[in-house]
Amino acid sequence: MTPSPSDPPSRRADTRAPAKLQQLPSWLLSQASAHGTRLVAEALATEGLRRSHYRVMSALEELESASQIELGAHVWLDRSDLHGVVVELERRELVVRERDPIDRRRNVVTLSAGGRTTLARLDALVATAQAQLVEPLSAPEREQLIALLGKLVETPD
Amino acid sequence: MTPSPSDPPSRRADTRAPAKLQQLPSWLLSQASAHGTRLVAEALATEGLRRSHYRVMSALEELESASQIELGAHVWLDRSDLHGVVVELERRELVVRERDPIDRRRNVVTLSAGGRTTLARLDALVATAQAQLVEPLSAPEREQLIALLGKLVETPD
DNA sequence: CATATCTCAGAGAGACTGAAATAG
DNA sequence: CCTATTTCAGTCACTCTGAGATAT
Repeated sequence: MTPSPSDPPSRRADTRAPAKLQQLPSWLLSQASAHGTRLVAEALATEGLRRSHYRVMSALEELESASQIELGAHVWLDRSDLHGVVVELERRELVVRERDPIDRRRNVVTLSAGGRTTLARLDALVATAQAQLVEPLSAPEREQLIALLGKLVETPD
Repeated sequence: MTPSPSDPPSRRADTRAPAKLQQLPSWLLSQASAHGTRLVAEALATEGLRRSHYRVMSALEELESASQIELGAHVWLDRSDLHGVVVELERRELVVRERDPIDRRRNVVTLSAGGRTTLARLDALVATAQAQLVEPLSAPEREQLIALLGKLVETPD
């Protein structure tokens, strides 16, 4: 009756969730998303970073450089939270932040050399987490899932 | 360049997320889950309740009655958070909470009559939110998605 | 004495808001 | 004067931990 004390933190209950909930897309998405979030967070924690750090660094890899507002739009981070993330990344010297000489309201953020090599390690960690996440699915099922989720998330306009 | 001020809170950025992230199951799940969570939360807010209230009431509908620990296991809520939820539901007279006469450590929680009628309204609200969520998918795609997510979430043992 | 259930206080990440400071 | 960007302070829902109180 009692959850064994050796269970990994939280995940999984002994008892089945209400049948009604088990059929709700929103409930299933929450469960699956929470699982994925946990796997990725644990993987990134081995480098002492969080998911928002990875998101921002990935965006910078693609954009070369960007203002904080642009970054926030790319990775769906609030301006306020993005500020904290960028400050932390700067403190670890993973990114460089400078005033834009043309428009001095903006901070131009760029990956540092160390940031690039760190990002490569993070990519590997995240890839492993993804593999664990989709492990119960066959290869074609994985593609199906990605396609279906893509449709759900697509900007409708 | 600026998100129009009439946008619904948060959702949706002007710019495309990094291509790398767009292919990650964990990222897609997070986005889709956040969307679903928002839709359901907004729906339930019209009754002044949150998702955890709905989860617990749904579990009680299926279980008839349960101790708080049993409830927590069913809906994956921490003992501590479940406590708060049950206290709030009791305050609104949606559930009844009594000491178990057989084992007086336990609180036996039961849906009240008012709780049942409220739950019926919540079910309708949640169903509408689900419909909005999966609206971009065809009927067979919706079933596929539910099946795939079910596999991902299944207890592996 | 040991264990189970509930309760309480609080930490930590994530999402969000409002307002000030600075620059265009 | 009005707007854009960054920064700061703080709220809120959610997840989780540790410790105490009460009952078995």
